[in-house]
Amino acid sequence: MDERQVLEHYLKERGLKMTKARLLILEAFLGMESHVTAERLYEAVHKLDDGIGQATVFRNIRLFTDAGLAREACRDDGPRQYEHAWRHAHHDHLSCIQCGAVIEFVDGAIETAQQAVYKKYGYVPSGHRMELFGLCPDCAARHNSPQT
Amino acid sequence: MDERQVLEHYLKERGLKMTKARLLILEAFLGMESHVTAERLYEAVHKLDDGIGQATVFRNIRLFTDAGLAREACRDDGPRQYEHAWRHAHHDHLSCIQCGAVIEFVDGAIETAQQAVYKKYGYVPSGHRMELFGLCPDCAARHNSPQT
DNA sequence: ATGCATGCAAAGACTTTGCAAATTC
DNA sequence: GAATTTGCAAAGTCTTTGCATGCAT
Repeated sequence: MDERQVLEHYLKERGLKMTKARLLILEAFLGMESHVTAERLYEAVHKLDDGIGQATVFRNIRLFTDAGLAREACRDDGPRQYEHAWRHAHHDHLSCIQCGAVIEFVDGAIETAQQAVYKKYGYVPSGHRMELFGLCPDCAARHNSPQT
Repeated sequence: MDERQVLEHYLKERGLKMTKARLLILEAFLGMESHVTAERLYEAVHKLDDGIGQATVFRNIRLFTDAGLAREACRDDGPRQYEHAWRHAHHDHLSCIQCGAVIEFVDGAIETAQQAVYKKYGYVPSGHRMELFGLCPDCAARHNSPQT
């Protein structure tokens, strides 16, 4: 089941309709990397069809979220960011605070330790989010020998 | 060194001034729990001195962040949230998705595993953020036997 | 045909900024 | 006294909403 089918199924289930705009926004979204803002998605969609308005993009990225195709990424600041959620296994992020590079990873030891925390407090797990910050190798090197 | 001294030191260091408003906002902030929004802080400060404006609260909570007294909490939505950062060891969050209860914890195994991830990708660590979601014991119980 | 979806623009939520007056050092 | 802060209100960002029209079923 690919993303388009997921969306169609979701729509049919609740009497909603598939439209040209929806399909274009989905395509644009799928073609972009994770951490997409509504603004950037709007720009991308606008190139495919300049008749699509911002509000439609906002409305649909939210719809995709409800349909399980997108997920909001945690943010400190600035506009809301979305990432792909379908056939994208759960993962955590390792971000460079200098250049912004993002590595997505999954670490068994961390997942295991998290389960232990849930058990310790008697919570029933339903998901988590983790982001590690640091300097990527390139930036760390540049940092040590500025402009040699 | 308590919070007030930290602030005074920070201010002196850069030729800034300690004002009544600053002090009141700091007091209000210290008296509140973590995950304080500017709005709620404003309300609290307003009770102490109704001559203090919103802008001043916004300006100062940001100042506190720069001074290391506060830290922005990760959010999906809604207004920005701040938590205490001084003499509050790093910790992670375990939140109940039903009632919103938040447990702050530190887990050695997780911290160790994170270091391993940094090493694996060659990143220089600078911090991280993690939030686990689930149902707290109370909500889980209520969930299994709704209104018995 | 019957609604849902869209585009536009206006409104809303949250935050920042410009400026004259007040305050701190 | 010189310079930072403040309160107010206006402006800015980002997002949502109201409404008439356009479309999908």
